[in-house]
Amino acid sequence: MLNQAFTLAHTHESGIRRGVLQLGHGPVETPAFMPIATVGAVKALTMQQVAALKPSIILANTYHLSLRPGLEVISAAGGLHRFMGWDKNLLTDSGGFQIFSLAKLVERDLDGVSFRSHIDGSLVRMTPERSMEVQTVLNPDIAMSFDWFPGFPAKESEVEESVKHTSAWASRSKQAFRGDGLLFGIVQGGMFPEWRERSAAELSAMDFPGYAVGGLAVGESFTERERILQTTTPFLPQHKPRYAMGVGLPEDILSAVRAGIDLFDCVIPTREGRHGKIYTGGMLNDDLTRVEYHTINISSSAYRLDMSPLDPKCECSVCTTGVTRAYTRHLFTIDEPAAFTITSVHNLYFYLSLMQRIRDRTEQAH
RNA sequence: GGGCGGAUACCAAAGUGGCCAACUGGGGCAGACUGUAAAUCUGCUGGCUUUACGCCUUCGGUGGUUCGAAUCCACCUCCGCCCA
Repeated sequence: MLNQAFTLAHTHESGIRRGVLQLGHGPVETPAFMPIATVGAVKALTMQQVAALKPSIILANTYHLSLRPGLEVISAAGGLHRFMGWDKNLLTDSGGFQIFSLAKLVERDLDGVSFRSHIDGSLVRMTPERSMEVQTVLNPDIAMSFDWFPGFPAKESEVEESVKHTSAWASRSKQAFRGDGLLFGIVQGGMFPEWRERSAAELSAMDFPGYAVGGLAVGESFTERERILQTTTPFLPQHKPRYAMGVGLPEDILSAVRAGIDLFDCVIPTREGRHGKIYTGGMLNDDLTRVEYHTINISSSAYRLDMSPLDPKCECSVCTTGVTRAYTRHLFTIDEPAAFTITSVHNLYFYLSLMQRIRDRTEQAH
């Protein structure tokens, strides 16, 4: 396992950290956003289309991939990179959150979780050891420890239980992981700063090469989320990368980056893109406290005759090659899958260039 | 000229005496979506208003039957098919 993978080049007065995370498939300039390829594909895009967007790292999921196609297939391919045809970095989520969010939970005990598959209802057992076994085969550049998300809203007793199990499972995850990449710990603690602090402290003591803040962007307010991040990051090691799982909207990312977060992933650009919501603008104000952007619903008849690009100021491969609002609207109207490709490419470009802008604006002045 | 079938809201299409401002699709409009069971889900879609088990105007047109008509009757208009 790499040890000095993360170089924190500079911390901006805003609190934003500018760094580089060296991984097995190239450097990740941080702050960075990871497009989501849960099932081994960024929905609506080919890997070539993803590659053209130049993300340095994307995310895939242990839970989904272990159910389908299963480890036999990915193992036969020689790991997830080869299976997907992806030569940049990969992060795999551990499955802890998915079991909560989509599987039918059967039993949760100290050892692990039993649940019913969302695909065929079959009984599946997941433990820290099993998650690590799967992730070892997937062999990502970053694997995530198996955590216990308490749900939202969660009572303090549930949060306490979640923090204790998450720490114990993080330790077991670390023991069991055999992959080539880095294994990150995940902080829980609900909306209770004192439990966030305790979770962060316990995980920090385990000396992971990176840390995620989990259990956010699950229904809490912007203010709560900001407060939790601000009270959590001080208890994480300065020189290790920090990842806010599932965050978020552009303003959430800006707020989180100011709280000292380095990595993000979120379904918003792709999912909302497939639902016709297009992100435009994305400029940062002078003191990096606000991101100016708008969204439009492209399937609205307001764009029936609008022959301008999705965002006239955007330089993505869609907006610069003659794709118009009217045409995209038309594709949505007739349920043409190319519509989802167009909006996914555009929205991902929006997110990736927002991160680029944040990085550029926080470069050390010479 | 004769026979038969049809005309319902933006479109398509149910409804054949009261529970009908009218099923359902589509289209339109609005909204949701934050570690993706999500090309998904929700609401609205005649008008008005105190948005209400409220009032008004609607089911090709006119007139009629009836306590009551999108639904029954007469005539008319238009459309389709068939026979001359």
